[in-house]
Amino acid sequence: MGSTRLRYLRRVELPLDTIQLARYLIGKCIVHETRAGRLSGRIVETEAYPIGDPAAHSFRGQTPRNGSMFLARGHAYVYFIYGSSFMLNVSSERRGVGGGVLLRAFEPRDGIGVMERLRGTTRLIDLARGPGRLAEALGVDRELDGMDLCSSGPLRLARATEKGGRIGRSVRIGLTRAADRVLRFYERGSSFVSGPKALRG
DNA sequence: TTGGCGATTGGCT
DNA sequence: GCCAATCGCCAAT
Repeated sequence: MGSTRLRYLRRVELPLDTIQLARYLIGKCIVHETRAGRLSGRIVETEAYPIGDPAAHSFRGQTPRNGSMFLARGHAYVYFIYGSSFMLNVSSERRGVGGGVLLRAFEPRDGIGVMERLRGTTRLIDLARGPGRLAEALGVDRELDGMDLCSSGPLRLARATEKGGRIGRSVRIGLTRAADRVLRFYERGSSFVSGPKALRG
């Protein structure tokens, strides 16, 4: 479990395109090495916020908040929203260009006991089903904003050991702008995916 | 300096 | 399924 040797993803392995990266990350693992041990999960749902997308925080240019979206692909962009939740994204373009992939749900792997404590529930299905829950279960907050996920830091991306299921595609969840764009990816049939039933099959 | 609003969640009906 | 809570950001004042 927590001692498993992981095959971390290198930056050159990440597709240099937001939408391709969003699809590529389905079935990969996100790993956080914490003082309490290794927390990890297999990503089953993502959303792309590509170049020129009016719904992307990077759309109106770089600001103090969204600076991490302009780092080379494979860096963490963490922000706080609705006064309650942190969101974990992976920057997705070349340095100086804004883009990101929101991690919306994962299937818990390592450190489930710690995740249960961080989330305040023992319901496995609810540990990381939804972007705010995912960040909370992983112990991710603003301190990790800007971290390189492709270097020897505490937060990394890794290859999963088993083969994933088929990948579905849908509109993104919770948006008002560009709400018709089909930029959400998920593992079909997974009960760890968030959103209404119609967007999980 | 201010106010409208958001890539959500949890609790209640 | 619906809705309030909550607060940082930023465009406009």
